[in-house]
Amino acid sequence: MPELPEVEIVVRGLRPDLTGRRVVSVESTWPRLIVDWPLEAFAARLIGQQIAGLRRRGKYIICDLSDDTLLIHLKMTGRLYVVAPEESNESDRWLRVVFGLDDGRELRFSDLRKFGRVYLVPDAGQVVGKLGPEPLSDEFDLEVFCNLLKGRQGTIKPLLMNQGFVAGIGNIYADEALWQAQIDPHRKADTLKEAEIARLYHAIRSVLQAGIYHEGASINWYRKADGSTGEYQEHFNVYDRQHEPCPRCGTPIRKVKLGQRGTHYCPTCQV
DNA sequence: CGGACAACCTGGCGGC
DNA sequence: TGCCGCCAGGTTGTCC
Repeated sequence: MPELPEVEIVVRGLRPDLTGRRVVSVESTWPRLIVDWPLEAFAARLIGQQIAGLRRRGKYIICDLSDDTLLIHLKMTGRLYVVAPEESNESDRWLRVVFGLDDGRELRFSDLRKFGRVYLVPDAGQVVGKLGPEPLSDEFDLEVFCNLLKGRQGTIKPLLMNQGFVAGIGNIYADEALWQAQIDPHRKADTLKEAEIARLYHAIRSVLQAGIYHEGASINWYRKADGSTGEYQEHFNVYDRQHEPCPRCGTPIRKVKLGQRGTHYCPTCQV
């Protein structure tokens, strides 16, 4: 589900509620989501630690604690929200982990498909160390992007979604970026010309920023930290718009399978 | 390095 | 209405 913009919005929404809080309890009805820890040991290690801050790296939510680091990946259907214990939420039906906080509220992790993951490690690098650059950071400039592409012979769309290449781009934003850059998703990375690489670089940053501006895309499962939906889905140009006219040239948008993923593009103006 | 595929899970939807 | 197959915003491991 959530790609970089959605995770960024969740982090921004949770930050005021979590910063400075201390974990006082941990419960889980599906402890398999917790990586490499039996539930009892996980809880024992976590309880008492204070949340110093909240940040994002790629699609990971990173909670810096007084001693360790807690990382959460929402995968396809994960949701994270803070509520009072007596308060019910539409997502509670798929509640998997509940973290009690010292202000009496709860951080709840719900996940219909149970793909989500929770990590507790001394150093965040153990989990996010192999991710590619943050596409919205200052370090990610056009030259860096050009160098990353050098020697890459794979198909451009799956490459964009490779988290070790660039962090945070998923299926929606890959399709939208390629549409904006007018590049056919089937193209091999090493056939892109200089002007096309520049267009793609700017398109990646532009669609991710637009996603954040519109507070994420809510197709089915994504919710902001307060439970409301984002609205970037109202601004899709190709994603989930098969058979509709391309906003640029009017040709019906085509949907194909590429790298095992549904891929939406305009067969006329993406070349 | 790259591509194909299975696994991990549940639920919604279209087709018959 | 009911059942079946397919699809879904992600990642990882295996095999070729």
